[in-house]
Amino acid sequence: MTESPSSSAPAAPTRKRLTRERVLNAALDIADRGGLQRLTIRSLASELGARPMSVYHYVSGKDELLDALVDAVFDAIDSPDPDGDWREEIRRSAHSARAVLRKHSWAIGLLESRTSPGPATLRHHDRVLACLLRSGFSAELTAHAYALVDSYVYGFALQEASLPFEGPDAVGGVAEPILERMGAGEYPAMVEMATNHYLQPGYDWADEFGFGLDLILDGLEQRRG
Amino acid sequence: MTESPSSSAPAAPTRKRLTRERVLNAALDIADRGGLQRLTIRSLASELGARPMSVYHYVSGKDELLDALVDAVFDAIDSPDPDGDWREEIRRSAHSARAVLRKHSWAIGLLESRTSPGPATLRHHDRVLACLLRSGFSAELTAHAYALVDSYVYGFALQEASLPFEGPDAVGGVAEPILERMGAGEYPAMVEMATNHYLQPGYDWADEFGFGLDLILDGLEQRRG
DNA sequence: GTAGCAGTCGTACTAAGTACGAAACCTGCG
DNA sequence: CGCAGGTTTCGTACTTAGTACGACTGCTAC
Repeated sequence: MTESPSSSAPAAPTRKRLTRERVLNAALDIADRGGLQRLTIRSLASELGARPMSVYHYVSGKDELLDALVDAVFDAIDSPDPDGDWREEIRRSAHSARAVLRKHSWAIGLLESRTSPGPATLRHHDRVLACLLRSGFSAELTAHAYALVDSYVYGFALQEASLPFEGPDAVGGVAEPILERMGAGEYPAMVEMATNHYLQPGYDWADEFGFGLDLILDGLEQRRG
Repeated sequence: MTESPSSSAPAAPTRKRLTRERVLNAALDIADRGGLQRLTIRSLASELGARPMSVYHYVSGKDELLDALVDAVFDAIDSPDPDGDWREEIRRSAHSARAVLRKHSWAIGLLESRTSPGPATLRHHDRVLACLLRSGFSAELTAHAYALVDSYVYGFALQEASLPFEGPDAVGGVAEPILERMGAGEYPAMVEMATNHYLQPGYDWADEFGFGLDLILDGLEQRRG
C-alpha cells in the first residue's frame, strides 16, 4: 500500500515542478477542449497533477489567469510587418487573427470584460498602427482603419463562435431543426436565404470572411491620402 | 414586533406576484448596473424581494435566463424596415444596434456562448435579410452584406466595451497611465497615435463607428448588381 | 548538515446554482 | 361560506467553485 519513493505520480498526468507557462498552457488546453465553463482552478490543478492551491503560486487569482489567457491568444496572432505592403500585411494579420479566434473562441467573450491589455496585445496593436502609419496613412485615417478592421475581425469571430454549426456540410444538421421552429412562415427571408443559398451544396459560411475583408481594404485604399 | 397584516413588505422593494417579465427586467437592471458578475439568482431574487428558489418558476435555470436576456436585448434593437431604402434602413438599424449593445455591453460576451437564438433575434435577422433581398441584392450579396454588417456592429460594440474609458474627454484619464506603462518606447506607434490624435481635444473614439459603417455601405452599393 | 526560502498543499470558509418537497395562497365550485 | 386542487413561494440542504491561512516539504547554498 505504501508507495515506493521512486514512483512519484500516482494517478495524475505530468508531474514535476509547475511553471507559469505550464499553468497557462494547461488552462488554454482546458478552455479549448471544453470552453470557459470547464476551466476552473480545480480542473486546472487536476490537469497539472496538483492541488488547487498550488496554482496560486503562478497566478494571483482567476481574473489574472483570464487576463493572461487573453494575452496568450493575442500572442498567437501573426502581426503585420510594419515594413511590408500595408494591404497585404493587414490582410494576412486579419486572417491570422480570425483563425486564432476561431480556435480559441472562448477568448472572444472574455474581451468584453477585460479592460487591461497585456504586453502581447499592446504589441500587436502597435504593429498594426505602425504598419498603417508607415504606409502613409494620416493619423485620422489610421484611427479609422484600425477601428474598422479590428471591429470586423472580432465581430466575425464572434458570429462564427455563436453559429450552431461547424464546417461546410454540417450546416444542414442544425439549420433544419431551426427551419421547423420557424413555423408557418414567421421568418420568410431567412427561409428563402436558407433554401436558396445557405443550404446549397458548396456554400460555406466561413468563406464570407474574405469578401468583407477585401471590401474593407478596398474602401480604405480609396480613401487613402 | 409582529407585523400587521396590512403592511406587507418588510424590507424589500416591489412586492406582489412575480411575473416572467418582472424577473427579466430585474435581471436586465442588475446586469446594466454591475455587469454579468453581479447577476446571480440570489441577487435577482433579492432585487425582486423574493427568495432564490422563487425565480425558478419563471426561468428554468441560469442558462435559460441568459438566453432570454440576450433575446431581450435584440428586441430593443430597431430593425430595418424591409420596404424602406436599404441603405438608410441598414444604417439606422446598425446605429440602433450599436447603441443598444453599448448600453448592455455585458450582452456581447454572452453572444459567444449562446447558440440558440430567441424569437426577437430571429425576427431581427429576418428583417435585415428581407430588407436586402427586396432591394435587389442577390442571395449571394445578401449573405455577404449580412455577415459583414453584423460583424462590424458586433465587433465595434465589443471593442467599445473593452475600452478603458467612456466619452469624449475621459480618454486622458486612463490612457496616460498606459502611456507610462509603455516604458522606454516599447510601443512607439501607439504613443504617436495617442499624442497626435487620440488625446487631441475633440477626439471621440465613438465617432469612428460612422466612418466604418459608411465605408461598408459604400462598398456594398458599388458591388450591388 | 542545516538555515532559509520557494513551492506545495490540507483545511476550511464563502458564494452561488439548484434539487426536493412542504407551506402558503388563490380559485372556482358546491 | 368552506373546501379541493392547482399555483407560487420558499426552507433546507447538497454541490461546485474560488480562495485565505498557515503548515509541510524539499532543495540550495553555506
